[in-house]
Formats: sequence, C-alpha cells, structure tokens
Amino acid sequence: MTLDFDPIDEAAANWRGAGWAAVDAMTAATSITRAHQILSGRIDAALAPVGLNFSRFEVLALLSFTREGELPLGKVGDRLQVHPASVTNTVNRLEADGLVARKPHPTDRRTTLAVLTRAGRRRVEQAAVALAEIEFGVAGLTGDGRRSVDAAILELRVAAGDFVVPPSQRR
Amino acid sequence: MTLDFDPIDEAAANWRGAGWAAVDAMTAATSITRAHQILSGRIDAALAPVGLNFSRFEVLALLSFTREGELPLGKVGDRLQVHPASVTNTVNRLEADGLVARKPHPTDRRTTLAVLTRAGRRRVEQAAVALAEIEFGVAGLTGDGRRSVDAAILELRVAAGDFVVPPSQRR
DNA sequence: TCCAAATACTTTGACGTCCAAGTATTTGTT
DNA sequence: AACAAATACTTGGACGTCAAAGTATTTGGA
Repeated sequence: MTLDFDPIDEAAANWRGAGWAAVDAMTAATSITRAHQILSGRIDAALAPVGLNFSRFEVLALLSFTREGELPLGKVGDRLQVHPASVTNTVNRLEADGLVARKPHPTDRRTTLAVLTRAGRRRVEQAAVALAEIEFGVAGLTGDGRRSVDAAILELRVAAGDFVVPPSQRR
Repeated sequence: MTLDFDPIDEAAANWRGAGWAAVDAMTAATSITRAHQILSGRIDAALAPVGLNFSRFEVLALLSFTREGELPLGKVGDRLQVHPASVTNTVNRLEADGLVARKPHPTDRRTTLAVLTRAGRRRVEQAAVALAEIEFGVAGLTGDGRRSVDAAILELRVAAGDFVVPPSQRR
C-alpha cells in the first residue's frame, strides 16, 4: 500500500478546504506523529531478535550508565519521563527475563532499586549494537535533517518544561 | 519534576562514554520520541472534554472530507496508516458513541462503510476548534521550526516508502 | 465453470500506557 | 512525640496497538 501522493499534503489541503485553522501546526504535529510511528516500528523490529523492546532497552541503558548499575524505580521514571506504573510493569518484565533484579534501598524502605544483572549488561550491549546498525531508525534523515529536528524539538521540549536551561548556558 | 539539564544531552554524553555508536542518530530518534509524547499528551487532553481521542478524531476528520461522509474501513486504515484491527476498534467506539454508523457496501459485500452521522459531523467541528486553540500541541515551535521539522521528516517518510513522489513533482 | 488466491473485516490475545486508588514509609509541623 | 501530608511503589481497570487466525466474498486463471 504505497500512495502516489503525500497524505500530509492531502490532509493540509482538506483542512484548508474545510476552513479549519492552524493548518501548519496540524502538519507539524502529523509529521512528528508519523515519524514516531516509523521509528518505533523500526526500532522494535531491530530489538525483537535481541528479546527487548524500546522501553525495556531504555531502562537497561539507563542503569548501565550508573556507577553501580542500579537506580531507584522512581528515578528511572523521572529520567525516562514515563508513568510510575509503566516502570513497575517494565521492570517486572525485565526481572522475569533475568536482566534486572529488585533490591531494597539500604536506608529508605519505601524505595526499591532496580539492579542490572550480568545478563542484563550483556543484553544491553547487544541491543546497542543492533540499534546502531539501523541508525535508530532515522536512516533516511541526513545529518542536516537530524540537526534541524534536534534543534526544533529542543524548543518544544523547553517550552513544555522538560528541563530548565540554566542561565549560564543559554544558547 | 523538572530537570536542570537536558536529558537528551545527558544521554548523548553517556552513550559516548560507553563507546556506543550512532550517537547523533540516537539523539534524533529520542527527540522525535519525546516530541511525540509531548504532543500526544497535549492533544488528548484537548480532545478529552470533547469526548474524543486523536485516533477517533482522525477517523471523523477523514470522513468529513469525503463527498458523502463515508468511506470503506479499509481505506480509512490505508489513509491513516493504522492496522485494520485498530480501525475496527476505533469505529466500534465511534459507533457506540453515535458519531459514525456502519453500512454495507452497495456492490461489494465484503466491504463495510463507515458513515459520519450528523452528531459526528458536529463533534468533529468542535474538535477541530479545540485542536486549533492549542495549535495541535506544537505551541513552542516557531514557524521556522515547524517548516524544518516538516521538511526533515518528509525525507524520512519518503525513505520509509510512505508514498512515492511522482516524477513530475520532485522537489 | 471452478477453485485457489486475494481481499475485507472481525476476533482473540499479548503487550503497553496511563489514571486512580491502595499500602507502606518517611517528612515536616505543631 | 504525634500525626497529617508527602513520597514510593504496586494494583486493577480502561484503552490502544499490533499480529495471527478465522469467516465471508470476490477475483483471476486454468
């Protein structure tokens, strides 16, 4: 099923025809949505043979960057910007697969740590290779395209309050 | 929970530190993923008071652009690039809400048409207004940013085979 | 004409995400 | 010291998505 016209252009024309507002905003939003669909399809396909999906990979990667290979579940959610319930779910699965273990926090008994197992560390390395091979699904995007996407979306993220740019390093 | 550093920059530094490849591809993919997260949150929040989510809105909008306000379910899936099972599911919900009706195709008995009801037409107009008000969630993205996102992602979509650019109108 | 293959949709099931509510523990105030 | 409020995580439920399998119908050849 390959169209011989750009469905987003088509949609823009339809919106204009219907007299609806914010057409350029609509196309930007639709582009991003579609890009995400393409990337997530490619990424999950690349990770499937390794036995991971993107969420689980992200958790493993995050843990692998820490000194001890462990992090409280709450921190994981903060960093990856996902709901606590999703962290629980993802860690359950990783734990069932033996890639991560839960461990009580030494001083705060409310807190649970996720600890990378040896198998988890091996797995995340494999996954990183698999993802690099497909260039994270962005093959088709040139260096310029990647930079302009990064820059544009940085505006969006800052505006959304993802993080505060410290006064010392405003660009 | 607002960080005082850019989590994507941080991730890039970590990837470099771990000696992992394709760092620029990773940041582009992560940016797009995060942008999608932000947009879809804002869009669904704007549509919730209207009683829709984005998928259901897309179906209604698509129908509203046709001459008769009706389309075979398969065409809906093709245009919106979603799985047939998702179309069935979405139309079930729209039908339950009285915004769409199913109707047999006049000549092909395999095919089912989704027909926009009067209530559906009213609803999609309300939703379009609600979405225009929040600029489809891309408030924070300037005109330049929107154009560069569109252009960059166009490359990606063409490379992914979303549609074939007819020789007559290559840009 | 006949029948295998293609097409159109639905059903079922595995996953994933979020919200809201529930449990346990710690913090901050009075 | 006492306790309400905040924090950390888990549970259960509503939804959404996709893949695979099932049913019905139409197409395209032999």
